Amino acid sequence: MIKIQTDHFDLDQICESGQCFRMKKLPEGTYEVIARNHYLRLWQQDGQTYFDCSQEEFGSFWEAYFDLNNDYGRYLESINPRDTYMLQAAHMAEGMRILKQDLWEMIVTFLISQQNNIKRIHHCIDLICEVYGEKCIAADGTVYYGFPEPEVLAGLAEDALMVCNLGYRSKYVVRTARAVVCGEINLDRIGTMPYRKAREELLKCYGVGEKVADCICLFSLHHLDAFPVDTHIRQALDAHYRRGFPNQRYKGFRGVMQQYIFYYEIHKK
DNA sequence: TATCAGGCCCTAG
DNA sequence: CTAGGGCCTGAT
Repeated sequence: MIKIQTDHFDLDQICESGQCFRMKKLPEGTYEVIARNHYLRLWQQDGQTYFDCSQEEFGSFWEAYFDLNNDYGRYLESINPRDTYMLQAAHMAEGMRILKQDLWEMIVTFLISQQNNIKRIHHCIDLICEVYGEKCIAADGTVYYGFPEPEVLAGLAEDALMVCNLGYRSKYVVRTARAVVCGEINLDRIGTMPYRKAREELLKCYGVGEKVADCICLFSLHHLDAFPVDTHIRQALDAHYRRGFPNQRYKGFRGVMQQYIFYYEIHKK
């Protein structure tokens, strides 16, 4: 068991940010996260975060996954004091972090996310893992399912994933899986590319457009300057940044600001 | 019943 | 290159 104290780290906000669909809040108030072949339970109490794993597991995986060595205070402090909208958004989402998730998982996840709602995306991911992922058992006995490998999905018929409720996105996932398996798309190489180059490469995948490519860059490759523009962000930009978003001020971490705005837009009342 | 949800593809002009 | 129709499915 690991216990740490970190500023700007709120599990509930991260869980509800829509960047990760394999993190769930359990009835007891603890959180469950599945990433690659790792399973974790964690919770927060009195400003402390408790990770139910070894020091080795924490240091070699989860610390980086949650971006815990990054200081998010500097992002919050960079906000223009006169930008009341951003201040308000960041205030509501001040515990946000940009996770470092698996590239393949993010490609599939955000292919599924298009023209879709969060609840259904969760359901789709659950189904695709249960049907095509590897069944695993955590140290505490919990049964969970890994994320299906490209090889598995590449062998399916293009419409096979419609049974997992993907709808017309089924063929996007299957064709992209095939492109990965045959080497047309090289995930390892994309992982070494700078933002612009990686984005360009991801756009070659059938079903990946600019918004989806930016989500993949931000949530798996940790290119913090990626700035996915979806309908919510579009509306916020139209309403509050008619003269243009201050790209220069937030250069290098525009994606963090995007997450503050997005979280605020879907949670404000 | 129509519209829309964290878009993208494809075809016309 | 820009505009617009079509697309699975469930919620409102």
